[in-house]
Amino acid sequence: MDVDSSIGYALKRTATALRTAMEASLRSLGLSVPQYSCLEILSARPEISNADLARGVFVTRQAMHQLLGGLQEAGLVSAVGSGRVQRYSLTPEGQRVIVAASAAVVAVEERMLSGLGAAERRRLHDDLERCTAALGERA
Amino acid sequence: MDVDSSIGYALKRTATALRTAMEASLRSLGLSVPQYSCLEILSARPEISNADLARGVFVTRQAMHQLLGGLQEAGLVSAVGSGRVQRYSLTPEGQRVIVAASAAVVAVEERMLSGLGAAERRRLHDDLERCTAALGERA
DNA sequence: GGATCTGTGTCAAGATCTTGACGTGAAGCG
DNA sequence: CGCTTCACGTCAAGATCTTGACACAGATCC
Repeated sequence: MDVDSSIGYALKRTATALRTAMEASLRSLGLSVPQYSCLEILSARPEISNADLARGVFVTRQAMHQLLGGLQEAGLVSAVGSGRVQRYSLTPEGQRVIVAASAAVVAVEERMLSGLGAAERRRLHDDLERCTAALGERA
Repeated sequence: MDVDSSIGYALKRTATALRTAMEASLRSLGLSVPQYSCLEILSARPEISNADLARGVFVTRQAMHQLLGGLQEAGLVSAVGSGRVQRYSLTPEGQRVIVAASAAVVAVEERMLSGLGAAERRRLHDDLERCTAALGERA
């Protein structure tokens, strides 16, 4: 097995490079990558539950619980406890932060894709989705 | 920022799905994904140092040190301490295990790529490499 | 209505990885 | 040669995430 020709290894390398670049870009805003992901999803889908949030960020419910605690303490997220399941939303401060963070991340993604045209980007996105779908089906 | 149209998010989803599938496939062999990665690189490049190994697996030297400790205890890896820097290689048992593990991982990758032809695979691999290279250049 | 089952929030424990720092060798340069 | 610089191995500490477990709410079915 040649490790350089493996697509799986290339995938890991790209994902690691992207994460590293995101960390560097978000550091000035005082956010970690999981924290940013959490805010981004919260921005797209307000009033969301802890468990749904955890699935979107690809962590366990427990990890998301800790993450939300930190974000609440920072005043970026507020909880609406109307029942047993608490639903979370961005505070005005959180909305302000996610706008800046999202712009920073978009810039990083743009740098990553700078060598690809619009059609190539669509193609890459489609290929990745096909790979994800193929892995989802139980063999 | 629509999270579904983001290539970065698609990348993370695919990488997570691949890792999960690899974990499931390697479980029967008693290996974790980092352990497998370590053995795979060790198989391709014997007599390698701890630090070089760490870079290949995308972890810190300290984490790799712990990892190697476990693999040595399992009898899969042996250390040749000819100087200050120790160099590591697979034991016969380790070679036997990596053959089986590599086959299992290749099968997972094949399932992931089952919807893509040979040309499409080359194209995807090339796109990923271009993305990694673009992120490597300091803005 | 009562029973079963799935999904959720939460607690505790443990494993894994990282950051930070130190001492030590090996190479590059005056 | 002596000095600097850099990379490596290693120790200690801390943060982060996971596994395992429990009680409870809501849905489904009889």
